[in-house]
Amino acid sequence: MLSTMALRIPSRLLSQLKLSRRLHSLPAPLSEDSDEESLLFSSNGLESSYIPVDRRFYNTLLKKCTVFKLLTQGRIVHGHLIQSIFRHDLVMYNTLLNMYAKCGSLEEARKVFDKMPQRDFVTWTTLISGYSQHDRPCDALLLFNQMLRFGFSPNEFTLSSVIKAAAAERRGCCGHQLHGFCVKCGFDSNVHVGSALLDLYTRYGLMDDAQLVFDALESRNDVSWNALIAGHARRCGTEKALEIFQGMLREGFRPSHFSYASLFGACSSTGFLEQGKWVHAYMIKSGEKLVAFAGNTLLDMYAKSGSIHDARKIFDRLAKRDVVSWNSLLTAYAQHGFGKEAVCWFEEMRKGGIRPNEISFLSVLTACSHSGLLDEGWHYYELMKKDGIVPEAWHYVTVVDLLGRAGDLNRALRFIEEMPIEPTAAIWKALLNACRMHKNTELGAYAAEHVFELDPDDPGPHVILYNIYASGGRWNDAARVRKKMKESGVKKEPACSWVEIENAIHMFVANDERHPQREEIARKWEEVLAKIKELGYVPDTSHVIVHVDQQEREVNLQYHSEKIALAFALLNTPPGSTIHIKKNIRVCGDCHSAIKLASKAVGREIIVRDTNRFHHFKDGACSCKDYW
DNA sequence: TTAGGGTTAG
Repeated sequence: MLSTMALRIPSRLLSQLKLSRRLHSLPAPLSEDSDEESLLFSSNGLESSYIPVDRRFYNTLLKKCTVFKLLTQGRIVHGHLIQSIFRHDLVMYNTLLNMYAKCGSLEEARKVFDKMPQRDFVTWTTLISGYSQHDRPCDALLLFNQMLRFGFSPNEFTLSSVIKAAAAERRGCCGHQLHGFCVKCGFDSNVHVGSALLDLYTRYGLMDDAQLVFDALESRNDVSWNALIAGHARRCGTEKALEIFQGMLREGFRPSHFSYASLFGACSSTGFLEQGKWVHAYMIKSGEKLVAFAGNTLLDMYAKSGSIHDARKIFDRLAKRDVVSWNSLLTAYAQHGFGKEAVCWFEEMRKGGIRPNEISFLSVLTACSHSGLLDEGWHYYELMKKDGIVPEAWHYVTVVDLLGRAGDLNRALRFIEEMPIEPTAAIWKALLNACRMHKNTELGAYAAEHVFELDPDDPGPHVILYNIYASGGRWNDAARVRKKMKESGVKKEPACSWVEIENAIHMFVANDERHPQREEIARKWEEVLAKIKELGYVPDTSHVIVHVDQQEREVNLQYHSEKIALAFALLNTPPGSTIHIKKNIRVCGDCHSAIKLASKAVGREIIVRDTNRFHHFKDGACSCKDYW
């Protein structure tokens, strides 16, 4: 039965519907699985005695169902509609079609579309936009082709939906064709069409074309500005995105959550923390409420920039949280190695009635793995399955990592062999990494063979295998790995580290000799080196992947990019302040030992972010407990 | 009656 609570339909309309049913002997409400024929049959020849109500009545009901996504109630209205005198009304049927399309019931929408005795361009556009908005871009494009073949002319509504579908279907090559088509139809400078078009161009890196479309718009609105900001943000063009943001402000447009979410995301992925903080300050000043979408990205920005405390503050201040907010917090704790906190918050989340999804479980599993919480991790793996979430490859990677960290390499191997999916390269990489940590050469070589087969172009596993052999003194085998790398053309990604000081990013590569402060930096590192040697530092030369003698290996090690970055930061930041260093690849074992002792020697907290996680070095220890 | 832009993992 219809219920005011569930429907959220105005009570006036509801009583009208009830009254009309009573007065005109309409059939009882229809079940969810009734199709059009059975609905018609159930009317039992009553149409003749049926006196129609105002057409605005149906229209308003359908619109309400569309806005509030009330599919069940929409079906009931459909059941009544097909018995009314409006059952051949094209506009009414377009509205009905739109209701199904917007509620995401594309199969029912298609059924209505197929049975419509007549269609106009709005009919076609409605279904195209339904497909486009519900992740069925291919169907949207197919239907658009059919629409043209049937001789219907698209309008600006059709074109913006089709362009969105083309962008999602990764048909970047269609961009210029579609643009040409829009010019031909005269819609290229329409703000909706143009925004979709410039978004499509940015997704394929055609930033100049996107800018041309933007410049040619007959009018601009917040969506067109946001599309351009988001485009540059996605391409790591943080400075450009910020410049456009300032242009948006200059022209008097008010930024929305879309603008902020893009900017925080960009600042986070490119390490522009100071600029991100500036945007955050602007957001606060303009009185914008901190809600989930932009807030989640802001939380992520602080977490990825190394400040777990600020991330937590954002979570606490969120006016409204969704599952992504919780996942972002869990991920932050996981990446920073705060496993117990992640476990606590995961339980809080469940207590609060938020149902964890596959990413929540991935985060808590990662947190357990990074903190060595084997039993807890296994418990959550079992719980995930009990909750009806089918583990995917990335969950298996984390479980292998979890078992590997605990040193149970045979159990990790058994787990891989018994998995219901074909092991991926990432799964074997997790085992390989565990073998490196626990110095299991034979199993490491076995895992590496699988990785080389599945992902031959990744230099990482070659380097790890090299390190496994080198640390065991098996230099001939290590040389064989190096030779294989050379023959297959696999190159170790050049390592670089960077630090952000006073709004500027300073980047360093190994043996950096171009920096204006290079002599000071070298002297500083020598000073630190002497101190950490007193604390017991012994260079671990197995991390040097070149064929040179022991002495030269030791020299090479001292000029790894993270050590140069640390010396630079020590010279250019106030005494006692926390140092943040970022690195494009995994931090090497020797640098890890050196920085650990350096944190004690210089009395600083040093936070290093590598590709895997954060390392919080303090008082001679690291939050990763030497496993990463 | 129909349209365009944003988030968490790897």
